[in-house]
Amino acid sequence: MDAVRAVERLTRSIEDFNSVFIRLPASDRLSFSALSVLHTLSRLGPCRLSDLVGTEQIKQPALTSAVAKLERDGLIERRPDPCDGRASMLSLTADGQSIVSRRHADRAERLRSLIDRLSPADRTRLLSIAGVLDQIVQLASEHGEKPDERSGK
Amino acid sequence: MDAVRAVERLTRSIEDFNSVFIRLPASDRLSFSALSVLHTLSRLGPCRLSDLVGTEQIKQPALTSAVAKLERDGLIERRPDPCDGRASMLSLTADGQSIVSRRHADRAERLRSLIDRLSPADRTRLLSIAGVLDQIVQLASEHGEKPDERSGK
DNA sequence: GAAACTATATTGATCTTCGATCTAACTCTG
DNA sequence: CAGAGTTAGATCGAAGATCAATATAGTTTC
Repeated sequence: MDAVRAVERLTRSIEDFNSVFIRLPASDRLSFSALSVLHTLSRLGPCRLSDLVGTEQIKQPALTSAVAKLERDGLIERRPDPCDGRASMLSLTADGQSIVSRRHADRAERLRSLIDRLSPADRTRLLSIAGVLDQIVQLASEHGEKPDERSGK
Repeated sequence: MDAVRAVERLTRSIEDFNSVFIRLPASDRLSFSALSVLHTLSRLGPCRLSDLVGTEQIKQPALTSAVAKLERDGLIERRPDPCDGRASMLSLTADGQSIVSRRHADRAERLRSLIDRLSPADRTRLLSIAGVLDQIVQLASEHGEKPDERSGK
């Protein structure tokens, strides 16, 4: 089972890499959950609160208050959903988008400065892995990949 | 500036990948910060609270209470530091280690099931990237990479 | 051994989260 | 189209996490 070993090893490397890459947020006076909401809205585009319940790792009441705070802070906007009187469509404001973009740019810049110090061969290998990662994401969204049902209850 | 573009692209792919990979914890009734403390202790081995202040994204008082809770839960242990009467050495208990290991195993398993569906060539490319990631981590720890000083104040 | 420093604990205020419930709006069935 | 059931989201109260500021106790320096 050397294949298992290799995945093991990769998993560990990614875990360590993420300690560097994520550099757990803490910025902007926004909680981790709030940042995650902004990020999701940026990727998915406008969506409803209940869509976020599926993607975020917090429950609906917490999401309601997170969204309320983000709206007070002027980072997201809500407008009535024309198709469903109960729902609102949430979207990023320019300020909200700029926070997401800024964080993305910071990560890219840190990554760039590290990648610059790799050997040309390794640099090429790493940069060319993006497409494979995208495939993994694609596979994960196709396959079940439910929001982790096994947790107690 | 196509190099910048490539890093840009990789950064985005990693961000998306991490949404799949991390699957924000939520497990075991432990907060994200508490899990991070366990993970760090597992990687660094026994260390003092002030060492964790450097690696974790929370401030010392929050760390004190996180550590207190983890100790109450029997996941970490503290014994007096023989060299310094003010400090204690913190270390994982068997239970604490097993939570870290379990989470690692879960991630590896999910990753394995996704990697299995890649083409053999892509699978090989992805698995072989571990060493490059390790180098990045190494580079980051050499270079300054301070705990993100630019945040206000 | 007093002053300065360091490691951690405590305090009080604020924010986050959750479970349980509530309301309003939608959908269906007959 | 009425009433039953369902869904989207809000609210409430309690528990936990976080922070800034400060307190305490051990250490080092001169």
